Amino acid sequence: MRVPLFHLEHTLDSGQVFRWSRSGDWWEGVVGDRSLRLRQEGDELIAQGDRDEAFLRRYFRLDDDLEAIYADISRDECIASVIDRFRGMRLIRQEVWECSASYLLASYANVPRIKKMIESVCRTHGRRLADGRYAFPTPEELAEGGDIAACRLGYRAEWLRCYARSVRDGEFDLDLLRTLDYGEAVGYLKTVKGIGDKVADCIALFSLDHLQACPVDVRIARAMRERYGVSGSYKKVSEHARRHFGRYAGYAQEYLYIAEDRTQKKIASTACSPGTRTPAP
DNA sequence: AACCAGGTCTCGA
DNA sequence: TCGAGACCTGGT
Repeated sequence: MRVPLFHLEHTLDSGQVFRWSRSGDWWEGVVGDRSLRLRQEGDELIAQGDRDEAFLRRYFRLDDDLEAIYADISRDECIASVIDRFRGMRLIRQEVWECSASYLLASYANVPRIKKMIESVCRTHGRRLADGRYAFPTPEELAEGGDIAACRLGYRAEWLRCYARSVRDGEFDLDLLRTLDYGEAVGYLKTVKGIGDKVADCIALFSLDHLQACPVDVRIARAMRERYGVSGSYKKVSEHARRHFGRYAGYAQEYLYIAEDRTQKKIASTACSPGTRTPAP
């Protein structure tokens, strides 16, 4: 299918989603209960497996006018240059249950570990798909069966089980959540044990279309401190970013995130490369 | 082998 | 409302 301005690799490798991995030229992943293989050639997006174009357009937010968003958030040289480096990266529109349950697990863990935890949860609780992969478990599946201890979630296990049960029992209402505005949604989400400021913002941004949400993790905090001279509480930094970048602050946040991520990876690989010497004893 | 990780909770001021 | 400390576990 033809796509507008879009960069599949930047998009899937931006830490928004945890069930995708690259295999040669292809990206393979499971979204809900869809198993997908994707490859991009220029403005052609090639799909194997579940080839639902309407789904892909919605999932990758191909309806967003990226150029208009860039024009809106490019309020300083710094963000402009980062956008230029990662042009085509889009926010991903995730389903609320999967997104919220995933980010509940994401706290205080690095991306490789988050991926492992989620795969483990899917393998032990999710439906087995035709190709041998596993669907993301429903609230019901997660609330009841499955060996959650085997998933090595640490203290997150109780949060997840508890959240799944309250969703299953209708005590936490995802349909209601979808009707709330940004501030209300964040407040409602934070009534869940394990969902605080940052995770609530991730859910609002990645699954509720609240593009003004600006999750602040350690990288965004670092970027805001080093590039904009802003530091302090979560509220202070997040609100400053929202004021500065405007109604698409969430997009700006994601560009800063991917830039920080690549910078850190580069530093790490440099530090370990042959040629760096360990100090003599 | 330390340090860190897409943070949250609890508690005291 | 804010800051400080604890926290499962595993990646790097």
